[in-house]
Amino acid sequence: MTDRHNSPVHIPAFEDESCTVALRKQLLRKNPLFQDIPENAVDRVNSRFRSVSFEKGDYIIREGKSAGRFYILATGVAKLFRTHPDGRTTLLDILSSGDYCGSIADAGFGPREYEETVIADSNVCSISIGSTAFRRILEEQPSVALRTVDTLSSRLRLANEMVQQLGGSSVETRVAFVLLRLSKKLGQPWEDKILIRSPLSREEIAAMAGTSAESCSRTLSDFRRRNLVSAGRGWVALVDPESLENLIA
Amino acid sequence: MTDRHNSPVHIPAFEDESCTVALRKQLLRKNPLFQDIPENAVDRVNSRFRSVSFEKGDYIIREGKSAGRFYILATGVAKLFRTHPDGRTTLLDILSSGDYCGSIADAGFGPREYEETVIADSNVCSISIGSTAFRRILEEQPSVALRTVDTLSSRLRLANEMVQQLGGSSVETRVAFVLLRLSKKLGQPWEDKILIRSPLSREEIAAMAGTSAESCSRTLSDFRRRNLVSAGRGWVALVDPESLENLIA
DNA sequence: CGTGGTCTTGAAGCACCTCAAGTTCGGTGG
DNA sequence: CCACCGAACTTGAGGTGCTTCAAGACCACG
Repeated sequence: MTDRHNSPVHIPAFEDESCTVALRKQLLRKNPLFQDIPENAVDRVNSRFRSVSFEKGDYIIREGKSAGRFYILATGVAKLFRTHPDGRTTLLDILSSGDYCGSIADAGFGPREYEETVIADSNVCSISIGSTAFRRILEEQPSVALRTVDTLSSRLRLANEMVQQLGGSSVETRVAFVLLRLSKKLGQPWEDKILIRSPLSREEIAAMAGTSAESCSRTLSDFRRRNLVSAGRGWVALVDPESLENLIA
Repeated sequence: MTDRHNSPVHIPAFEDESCTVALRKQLLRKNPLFQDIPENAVDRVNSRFRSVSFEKGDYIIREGKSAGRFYILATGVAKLFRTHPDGRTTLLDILSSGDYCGSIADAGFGPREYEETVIADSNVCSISIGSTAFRRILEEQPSVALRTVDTLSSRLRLANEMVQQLGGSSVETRVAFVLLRLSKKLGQPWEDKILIRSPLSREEIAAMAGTSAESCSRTLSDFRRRNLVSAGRGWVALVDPESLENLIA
């Protein structure tokens, strides 16, 4: 029994905002990385980026391809994942506006090839810059470097949390954890619930929680019975985040 | 059957080198973070750090305690882990000379409390600095900031790899992965093998691989039968790293 | 309306965990 | 140097949570 009569399917996950120059600059100024540099510095930084658009399904970066560019998403969502040698995939994160991906490390330091894949999950506008050029910005603008360090630290913390969850918890806990994490990042109020603003199949949740699509479905059904979530085809909304939080702790 | 008659137990895991001033400076100069700054800058940086020693078993940082310091290990090894609410622990990494831990993020940005625990696993000498002071260094020395970004990126990559392993692999694969990872970091040639230079109980390997001590023991026994590793009480050495690598891929 | 893909649910099998007993080893004190 | 003790490790057996396989239901699309 899905919550079929009031499905949010038709709420557009992300409008196709075009990537105007104005939007682009506004994006940069809003981005944590560039929060505390002067206006004219934003302009200077802005001029070194170039815009890139992707259609839903396009590869933004691709495991094994030679690395060297750095992307900041402007609009849309994208999936960041790694592929197992046997073809299975682990979904590491869902990126949205303001998030970035790609390599910062120079050719020479760090791997020469991307180790993750990023695919546009809607139409995506992004800005992009070569790693070397980005490093030059970091050198010239220490505060940007500091922010970069902060952001990386926070991502690392998140990854460590994930390691902890995957290493020592039940499927139920892991699914709850993933839902909460996504809702914090992509949540949008909707009918007293928090709708996760991204197309989200069971398969995908499973890939994030390190389980199978079937187990994931069973868990969601159970959550629904307990009135913790609402979910349908391709979407999930949290009804009772607090109780979910308790499942983890 | 452990390899009992030629155990490396008496090879001291880490000599109690004292943390002399000379050693300390040498350590800084060798550290990736400070690799490309001039000699006199190293001195200036050095003067802002202070030395701290820990006995085996001491807490270096502790989950829940108010954050604000940054540590670089000089000598010894330490365990970095997170504690589940139910008391179980997940070993995230084993730190050795040159590794660091603690918080870089300012009070104000990032969490105010450490989210991980670090315990000295031998006598440990470290140098330490307040987060704010460290950030000042990052501002003044852009190349240090760049190096910090690189190191964090690389740690993040490692964490993501771990997420992938924990999310989608068998216990055998995960144990192999952990052993390889540790050997790359703490390996020391010994009798044609690679000895992992750290006291390493089954329990600990299990905590890193996200499994139980018993399963870990079984896996190691199996590896021993296949002549992939040697292992005894508190130590493991890799006999055939290449084959282990194949288990993962 | 069909049609195809997503989701749900059941049932069987397996990998792993837990519990429990036995064994080995390193250290300690006689 | 030897005997003993406790802790770490090993191994077995049973239970279970999860995956896998398979069938059916649902829903968004044409």
